[in-house]
Amino acid sequence: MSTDLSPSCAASLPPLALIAGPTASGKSDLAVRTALAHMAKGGKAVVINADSAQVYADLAVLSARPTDAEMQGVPHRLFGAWDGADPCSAADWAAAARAEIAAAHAEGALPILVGGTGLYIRTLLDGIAPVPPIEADVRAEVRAMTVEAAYAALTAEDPARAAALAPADAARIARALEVVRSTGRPLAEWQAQTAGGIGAAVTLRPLILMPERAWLYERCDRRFAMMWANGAVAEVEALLARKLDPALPVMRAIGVPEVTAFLAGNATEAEAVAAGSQATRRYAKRQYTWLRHQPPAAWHRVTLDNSPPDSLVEALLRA
RNA sequence: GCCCGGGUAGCUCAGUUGGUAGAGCACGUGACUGAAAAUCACGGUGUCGGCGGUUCGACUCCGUCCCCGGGCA
Repeated sequence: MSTDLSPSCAASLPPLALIAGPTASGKSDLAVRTALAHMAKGGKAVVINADSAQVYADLAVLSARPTDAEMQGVPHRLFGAWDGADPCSAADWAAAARAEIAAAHAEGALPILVGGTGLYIRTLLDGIAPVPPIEADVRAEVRAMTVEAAYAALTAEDPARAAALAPADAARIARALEVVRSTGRPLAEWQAQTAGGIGAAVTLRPLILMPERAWLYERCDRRFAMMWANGAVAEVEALLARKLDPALPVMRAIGVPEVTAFLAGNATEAEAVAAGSQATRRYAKRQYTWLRHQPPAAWHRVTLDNSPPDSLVEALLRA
């Protein structure tokens, strides 16, 4: 980050506004309002997505991607930029975001990062271990294993990492195993360094929205019901017609499994809506935990009992 | 009105010689380095319907009242 820089030096670094918060907290709308306020004063601005589901073109409704009307003419980047067949990793996203931020700076525009995927934002600012791409056959082999088998294999091939993980932590076990098998070096060696972070090269203006829990949960419920009424079922039908690998991120986004169960006759509409709402609330809870503890303590956290007020726009634009 | 059955955690319920209670789901807290809307770890949160009584001690036994479901009128 830019915390150790002198004021004169920090002022010379290009700005990067960041709006983070749990799902349904109103951050996309706040980003647009911030951009419009900046543009009203003669500046340029571009909103850049930092949400791991909104990157997929297939998920316009279920990811609550801003509509053209909601964008109000403000340029938006990395929304629906990935095809559902192409998984977007944290590093993939960070590389794309880096390019978009550089492009914005090149034309004198203020980049406004908005999203709720903490790992993406961390990867962009702090960088990530420079692990080379995993060989395709290694990845396929590892992901085909049961957790038990993968954990046993990891215990043999990278005992230190295995000891640090819960035996049921399928995602991390698979990652550690594919890394050691594909690169010949344990994950810890790679993680001793990070690469690609731009945190020290920008003047960050971070804002974390922390809405009151009951208010947000109410919005989560209302939002999922609205998605259902506004085409979520048709969206999932189209997605299923593509017959993609069910393990792909796009197939696991909140709402996709729930609507799929409804279409398969395994759930009534009421049950599917209830399950989707609940999954949304649980996700929001995990985001609260991340946002409370993972970002630097110096980042501005605001507790809200309502939609984000205009005073936050001013806070984001204050140099 | 009478007769049954039932009131225990947010929900569905378990709880035999009377010793202040426990399961599932829900929910909460936390972790987080390339699938992160992922993955995982931990946690019982309770005037056992109210008020009296018996008892050293009552979710448990007795009385009474209230509420819910079913039946008979």
